[in-house]
This record gives sequence, structure tokens and C-alpha cells, in this order.
Amino acid sequence: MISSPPKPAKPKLATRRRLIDATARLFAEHGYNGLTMRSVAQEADANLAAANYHFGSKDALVLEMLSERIQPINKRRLALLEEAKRRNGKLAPSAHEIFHSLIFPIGEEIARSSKSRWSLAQLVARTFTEPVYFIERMHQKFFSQIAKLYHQELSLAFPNVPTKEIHWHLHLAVSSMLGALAQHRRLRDFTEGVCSEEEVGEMINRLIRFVTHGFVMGINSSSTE
Amino acid sequence: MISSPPKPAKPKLATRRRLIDATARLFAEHGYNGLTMRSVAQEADANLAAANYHFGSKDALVLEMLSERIQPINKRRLALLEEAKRRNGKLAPSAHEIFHSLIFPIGEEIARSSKSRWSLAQLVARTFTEPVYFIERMHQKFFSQIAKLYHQELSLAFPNVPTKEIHWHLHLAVSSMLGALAQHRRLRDFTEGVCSEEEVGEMINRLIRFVTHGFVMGINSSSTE
DNA sequence: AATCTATTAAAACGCTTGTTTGAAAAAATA
DNA sequence: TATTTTTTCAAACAAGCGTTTTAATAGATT
Repeated sequence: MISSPPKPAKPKLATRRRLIDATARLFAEHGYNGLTMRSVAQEADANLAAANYHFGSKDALVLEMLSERIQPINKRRLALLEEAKRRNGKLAPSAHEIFHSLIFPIGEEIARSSKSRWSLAQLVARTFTEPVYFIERMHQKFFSQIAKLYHQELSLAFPNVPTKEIHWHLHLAVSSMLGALAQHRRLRDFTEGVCSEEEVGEMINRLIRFVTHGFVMGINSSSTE
Repeated sequence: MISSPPKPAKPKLATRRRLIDATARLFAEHGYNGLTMRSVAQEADANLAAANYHFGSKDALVLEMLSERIQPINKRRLALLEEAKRRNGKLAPSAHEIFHSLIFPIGEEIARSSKSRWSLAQLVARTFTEPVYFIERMHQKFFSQIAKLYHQELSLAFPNVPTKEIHWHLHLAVSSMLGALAQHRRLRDFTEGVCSEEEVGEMINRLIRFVTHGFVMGINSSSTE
């Protein structure tokens, strides 16, 4: 009698993968200091020593997870920005198109990660507010170049506006984006149930319009004063 | 020979006060989980047991500190709002006046706390992003009523706008405020040195204009679409 | 001056943390 | 099938955590 190769009923993903996913969930919920190797092991249904075996340390594990989650979003941002530039030919993209390319990819990733949808929003926002030094450093590495690029693009779109004004308003726009992502889970409480966190696309679209208005109107009012 | 009563060269503040101040600094910098009783004791130049003697527990110490820092800001907010209403008589205050009363008091407190000026901005922002449960609860207690009040005021100022729209845009405005406070210490890096964190008043004024624009334009564009 | 209360101080308690160890199990290779 | 490599697992490690205890000190009150 030939028996088929014994496959586990639930074909577990590789331990490495489960560890990273568990780290993402727990980091988003509890932050770096609130995340423990034991909680990761339990959440990933793995042994405590597994995380250190695969990644070497807690820091390395978290960095690997952050890199894996953030890089695709940045790639998509650049793609959308290029697409907008191609679409406009010689004209510079509008502020709305630029901020759309900056913010929309996060919404896409949130929608893609169907399980515990909002954890990614919390995660992205957490990387900005975490006081842990190495996370600050690495986030700067991930984001400083993309910030430079968007500043260039906005300077082209608003050629008469001083560099400093662009800097100020871009900073406010990015801060607003991060604040909105970080606070979104409190939307229901804050609005006494009137608005719901489930409306992912609506939140992203409103956010894009909000920062576009703040940016454009701020730029114009400061240059005419 | 009559000797004057021996006064310490540096008349130390009461231990209780030094502990609270040290807690504020360390909470702003490291968050709740990154703050330890031993670091507080060291920063306050006090004994480890002193904190538990005066406050009972770490939680109680942090709550006392947060309450002491946040309540005056909220009192000032209400005062400015009432002043604006009185100034306008029967007319409702403008969106700019309303958001001024919401945001300006934080700038005042930042300017007042001359030592390590920006720690208060970090502190306020941290209370919104800390994942620790009891901080979420207490922050909700501090802020839910004031949020309700501002929603009422904005509903009077924009009587033709649906409640849900007010809720959405107020949420975005508050989120932007918190994001800007949390991110301000990175302003210099983010703008490659073009903008400086020292310009407290400028930042606050820009922020007020930014959220006012985002709010008003968002309200108008959504009601005319 | 004597008594009582409030505060400070050092040491220890029980618990959790990230990390390491060494052997068992599984998988891959020959 | 035999051997080697990779991965899992339970147990333990040292260090740091919040908190408690017990004694010494300072300040006020009688």
C-alpha cells in the first residue's frame, strides 16, 4: 500500500514568516518596548529561542519586519508619482496628485492586509512616534530621501513659492498624515460612533483632500501676505 | 557664637515636585514603558523608594504628572473660546478663532516651560500614541468632553454642514495637531536645516492656519459636491 | 527635652526581560 | 541508508523591573 506523503492538516507557514507577522501585529499594538520575545513566540506559535535563532536579536527582528512592511509602500509611492508626471507631460503634477501618490499607497496596503486591517496604519504611525533610538535612525533612512523627492516635486509645481515655505507646509502635511493614521483607531470613540474606522477608502480620500487644502491654501496665503 | 541655621546651598525643591518634573521629562522622551522608577529617582536626585512613598505606584505617579500638565491647557482653551464668543456677540466665532483657542494654549505652555522647551509638545503628543491602556483611558477622560464642546461650537459656526462632516473634519484637524506636535522635533532634519524647531510661535501659527484651511475647504467642497 | 509624625534610605523580594545553552528532532544530502 | 546540516525545544542565565520592608533620620508638637 502506497501512502501519500503525510501533510500537516494546517500547513504551517515557515517559522520565520510567522515570527515577522506576529512581530508586526504586536509592534503595532504595543510599541517596541511593549513587545516581548515571549509574546512574539506565543503569537507566532513558535519556540522562544526561535526568534533569536532566525534573527539574532529583538532589534534585528523588528528592523527586518519594518523594512519588509515599509519598502513596498515607498516603491508604490514612486510609481504613482512617476505615473502622474507621465500623465501631465511637460506640466507639473497638481498638489492633489502629488499628495495622492504619497498617501494612497498606505490605504492600498491597509486594504490588502485583510486580517486586522488597521494594524498597518498603527504600525506606520508607530515608527514615527517610537522613542527607541534605532527605530528613529532607520526610519530617517527610509524616509529622508523620499521627503527630499517630494520637496523637489512640489517646488516644480509651485515655482514662485520660497523653498522654506514648501518645507514648512510639506512638514505639516506629512505630520497630518501620520497623526491621522495614528489616531484613526480612535475615530469611533472621538466621534461618538458617528464615523466608523471600517471606511478605509473614505478616510484616505478625506485625508488626501485635507492635507492638499492645508498645503495649497497655506502656500497661497503666505505668498500673498 | 550664634550660627545661622544651616541652609543647603541649593535649596532643593520638595521631593514630590522633583519627582513629577523628572517623570514629565522622561515620559516625553521614552514613553511609559521606557520610563523606569529607577530612572525617575536618579533624574530627580531622590531615593528609589521615594516615588512609591509619595505616589503609591508608577501608574499613579504618571497619572498625577499628566493631570497636572494637561488640565491647565484645557482650562485655557475654554477661556479663549469663551473670549471669542463674547467678542463676536450673537455671531458664532470663525473657524480660525475656534482652532486658535484649541491649539494656541499648547504653544503658550511650550513657551512657558523654558527648560527643554519642546518636551511638553512631545509629552502631549505621547499621551495620544501611548499604547498603555490606562493612559488611553485617562486621555479619553480628559479629552472626550472638550472634543464634544468643539464639535458643538463648529456646528454653530457651520449650521448647514451635516454632523458627520463636522465630525470627520474635526477628527482630521485634531489628528493633524497631534501629528505636528509629535513630529516637530524632527522638523530640522526633515527640512534639511531650512526650518528650525526654535521658532515656537511660528510653528503654532502655521499649524492653526493649516488645520483651519483643511477644515473649512474640506467642509465646503464636500457640501457642494 | 521628650514624643510623635513624616520623610529618607538601603536592601531585598518576586517577577519579567532578552539571550544563551546543549540536546533532541527534522530535513537535507550523500 | 548513513551522514551531515538545519531547525526546534526546554531549561537556565544574568540583568532590570516595580514594589515592599525595615531601620534611620529629620521636623514638628507637646
